[in-house]
Amino acid sequence: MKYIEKLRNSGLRPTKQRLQICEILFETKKTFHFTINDLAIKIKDQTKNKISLATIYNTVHAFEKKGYLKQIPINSSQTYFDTNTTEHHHFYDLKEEKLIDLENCDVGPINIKKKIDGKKIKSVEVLVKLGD
Amino acid sequence: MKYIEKLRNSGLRPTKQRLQICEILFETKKTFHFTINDLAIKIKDQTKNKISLATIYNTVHAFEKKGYLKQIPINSSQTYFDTNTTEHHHFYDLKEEKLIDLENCDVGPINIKKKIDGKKIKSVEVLVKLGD
DNA sequence: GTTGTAGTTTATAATGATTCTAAAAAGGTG
DNA sequence: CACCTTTTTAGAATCATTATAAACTACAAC
Repeated sequence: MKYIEKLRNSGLRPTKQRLQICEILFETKKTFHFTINDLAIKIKDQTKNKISLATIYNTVHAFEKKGYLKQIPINSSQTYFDTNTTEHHHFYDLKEEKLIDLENCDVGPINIKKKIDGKKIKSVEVLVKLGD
Repeated sequence: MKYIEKLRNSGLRPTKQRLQICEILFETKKTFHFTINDLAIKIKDQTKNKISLATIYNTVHAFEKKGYLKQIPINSSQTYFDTNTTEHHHFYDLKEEKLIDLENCDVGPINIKKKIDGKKIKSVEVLVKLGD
């Protein structure tokens, strides 16, 4: 199974629970945004198998560390993750508290002119807040 | 005092505690980043007067709502605020967990091509993560 | 100034996301 | 199968933030 490789790459053994998490995260080509709580609910609904929060946190964080998931920088009480790990940006609808993808072509190229000695740019993320 | 106006504009009566908070936040032209906890410590050190956390949270949030402070979108357990409310962007040093200002001229103009019906862009914020 | 009331401050409790823990369960190797 | 390590899990612990309710204060009306 294709998920086993992802898990091993992330330093995780392929267990039943982790494979179920993979199925929800990576089954579809369509990427999406989620919080740990969203994911826990989805798992409970789709698999009838409750997976404990600790396991979900562990697995998601391992994927994030390996680059299979990305955190979305946003001020919210919960952490948002994105299954789309390509460089892209987001609208955040302040009223509905919803994230919307901005494809890379929706934003002109971003040119960071300042450099910090000894440091490399690891990511450039744009958050566009929307009001009415 | 110049702070009284800021407080009244934010819908707050000028009290001793709030004026002390203003003095720390707005005394200097040099802007800075802080968390609520940073601010609480600064207050205790500089004024010898402990102000309760609830008051600090209330005051900071009122200023943020009015636009005298800005939240910095970043994934961290604490919320970061900025006394620089002009449109500008940030480096975030992942190892040292420190924010560094990027002046507007350090980043080329950002052109958001996508539009969402009925929504207005309220802010555009860029976070550049730095690693070694 | 005194008084009244609505707004404030405060310590403390409550909340909620996340992390930790330790015991039970499962993976993987010989 | 037997062993040892990793994993899962429920529940406890942590920590930032928010709510509460009682004591206090600003300030307007008198």
